[in-house]
Amino acid sequence: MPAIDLPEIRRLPLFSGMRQDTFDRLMKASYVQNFPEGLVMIRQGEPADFLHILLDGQVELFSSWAHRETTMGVLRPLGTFILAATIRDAPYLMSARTIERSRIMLVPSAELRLIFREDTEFATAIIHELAGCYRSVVRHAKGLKLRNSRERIASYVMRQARLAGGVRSFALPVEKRLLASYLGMTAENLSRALKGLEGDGLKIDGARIIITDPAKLALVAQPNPLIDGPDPDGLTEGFALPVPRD
Amino acid sequence: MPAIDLPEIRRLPLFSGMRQDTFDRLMKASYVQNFPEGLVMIRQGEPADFLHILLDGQVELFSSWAHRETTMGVLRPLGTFILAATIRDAPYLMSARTIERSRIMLVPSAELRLIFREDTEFATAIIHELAGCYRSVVRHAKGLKLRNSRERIASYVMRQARLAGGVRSFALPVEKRLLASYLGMTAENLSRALKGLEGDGLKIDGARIIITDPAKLALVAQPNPLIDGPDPDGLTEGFALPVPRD
DNA sequence: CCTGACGCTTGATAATTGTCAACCATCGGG
DNA sequence: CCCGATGGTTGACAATTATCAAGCGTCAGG
Repeated sequence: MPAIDLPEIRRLPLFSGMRQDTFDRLMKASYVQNFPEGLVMIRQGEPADFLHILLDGQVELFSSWAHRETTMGVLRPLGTFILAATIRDAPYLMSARTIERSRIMLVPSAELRLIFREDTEFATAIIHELAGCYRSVVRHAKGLKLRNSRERIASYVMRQARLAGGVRSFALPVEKRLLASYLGMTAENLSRALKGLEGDGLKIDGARIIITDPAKLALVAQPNPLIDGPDPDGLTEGFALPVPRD
Repeated sequence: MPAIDLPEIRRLPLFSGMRQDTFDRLMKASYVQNFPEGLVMIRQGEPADFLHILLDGQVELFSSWAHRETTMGVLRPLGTFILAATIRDAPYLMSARTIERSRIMLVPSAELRLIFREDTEFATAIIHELAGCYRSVVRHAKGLKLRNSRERIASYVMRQARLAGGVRSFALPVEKRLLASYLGMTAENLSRALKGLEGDGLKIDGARIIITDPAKLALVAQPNPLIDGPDPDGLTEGFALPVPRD
């Protein structure tokens, strides 16, 4: 464990409350690895030997079946992933690949499960984090089942604008093809639907989204905190897509 | 708390490991309520004051948005629900209604969070249960995004046949309209698609499903443990649809 | 500067899925 | 027994979404 990262990791909601001795023990058992861009570092179905914490870079979580593939989410630092599989000592349900060069901390599952039983604060933090992940997947499923693609796009745009600080314009934080996959549609469909939303308060300029008429867009999106978040406590969103800059 | 239920509750994975004194305290703070059929007992968006444990009956979890509604799962005894909201002290993301007359135990969230910090075994059980719920929703989302309706139906049938003990025929445990909603399609679509699966190893006789040719059906369903389960430990499936009898 | 790769868009078309209305079967209550 | 309610099915049709192929723009490497 490079000592340089320790203070930052210590500040993570997951670790901030835990005892110093257990934190030290956990860190001593962990290590950091670098991954080049585009590397599949976790394959669904493999045993979950480590909890992963993304220190630098960007990681996509995806799933595949019958030669199809879908994006389940994208992580930015300092996101954790594969928490549930780690806890249950069960195989990963999702694969993970780096979208860019990434630095990732690996915490041994066995050690984590041990310390979990010793440090109540840590246990509380873990369960809180996991409950957040759970809620974020429920939201994802709700969006898929209750909204059509047009509505999913519109509400995605409004959500991102809110997360970026209530801005009227932002750059898409991921490639459009990836966004399409996350939203459960083809890239072609996304492209057309985005254009179709001009006239509903949206303007597209390459990767830049401009909300020209929030009220009009809201008529399509019908944003709802029980799907789009946030939770009242405003804490971890689990994994969705990264927050855009500007 | 009717003493009659205590032994059964005590045997639930969630409670079986916990200390006797904390168990007693938790039970003393809890109580049991009866609900008639068709009653919406939890509305999405409301604060989560109680963890619910279904003792008798059948409960549907559903979500709504913009006058649409979708079934997220169905619980049978002794299922627990609304665990994540309870833990985070956040609003319910799903609503719940009784499908039949039900008896439900209500455990105060505040008490639960307190005891959670005192009893490590209980904390471990809670997080294990929650991780199971998480994985079941991830599976649900994967099915929705990776499979079309025909494939979802076929794999649902194969999964149910497995859960019922590897049978070749079973009765649908819920109404078809509810099944359709759970699978993310209309009742009409389900009806037609089911008929369309005759010729792929399936036969329908009212609510009875007969698998005439498992191999042929498997070609459509392409069942996969990372979507259809089970987890290797074979433990709680979170909430999906109930297991059929026979 | 050219070139190929890549992401995105567009058009044409097909497949999938939903909507609306009608109809059928079943079942419990008057 | 009839009746109305309910869940399921069917048909006709429309909307949504995917597929396939082609083209465009950008950008890094030769």
